[in-house]
Amino acid sequence: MSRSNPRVLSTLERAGGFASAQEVYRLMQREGESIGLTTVYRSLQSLVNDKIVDVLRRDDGEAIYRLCGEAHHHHLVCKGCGDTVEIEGGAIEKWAKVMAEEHGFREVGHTAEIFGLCAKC
Amino acid sequence: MSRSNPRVLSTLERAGGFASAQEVYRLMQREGESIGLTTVYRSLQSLVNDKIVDVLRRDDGEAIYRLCGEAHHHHLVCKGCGDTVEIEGGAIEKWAKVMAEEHGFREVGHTAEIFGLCAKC
DNA sequence: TATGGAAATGAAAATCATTTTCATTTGTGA
DNA sequence: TCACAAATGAAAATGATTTTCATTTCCATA
Repeated sequence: MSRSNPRVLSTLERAGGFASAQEVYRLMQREGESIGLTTVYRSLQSLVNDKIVDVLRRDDGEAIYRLCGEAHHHHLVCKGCGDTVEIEGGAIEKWAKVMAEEHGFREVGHTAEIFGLCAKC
Repeated sequence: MSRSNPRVLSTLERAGGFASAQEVYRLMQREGESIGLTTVYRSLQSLVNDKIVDVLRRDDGEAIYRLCGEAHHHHLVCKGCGDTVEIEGGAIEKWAKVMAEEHGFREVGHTAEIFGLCAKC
């Protein structure tokens, strides 16, 4: 088993602590880093094993990696123009926590997103 | 746009109301039903559009389809065994509404899901 | 009943993320 | 310097899902 390439973690951090393997790869390419896609995947997997990052799934099934413990936010996305606003989700954190406890769940995370038409559209 | 093939829905029901497209297809094959994989995918998608079934994701990213009541609800999913609990999300509804108003968004919808390890895992 | 077009169907090809294979390179301790 | 384990990455394999496109089934109407 291989260990994580440190440049992968640093790129994930620079990406806002939230990106897919493909995105990390493209980002590194764009920045002139020489690395193979395989290594990106292996590094991310290793970071997940070491519990340094978390894996979630996009709606389309693509895996997205997130730094553990990173304060996360939610999104308000416009269906018309695709504009995205980062919003605060304190209410959600509380809701997730309460619901999890109520059903005996541990180590919980959550996803939440709001979509609609923005003022311009 | 195509409408759902009724045999797909009936197979999904027989599968316990919870299966992937590939599983529904294999099940129908095994039972001697003549149907194409494409039609299974199309039917499931159409059922999702009509809000007759729900889509979730397995840990490996495969989409799983699940019969669903009409009441809007959210899910608490176990990362270990895939067990799913339907939960109430009044707090989310309110949050989504407030956030949308605050940013001038209209016609808003939202998604929210909680995942963790259930008591058994 | 015949007919024309719309909807449904499915085989095969295309797509895309992810994993595997395998040969090569790099790093390290003896 | 040598030998060997770990790391790397290109290319092929995998597997779910989508797209393409030619064919078939429906159905309303002439």
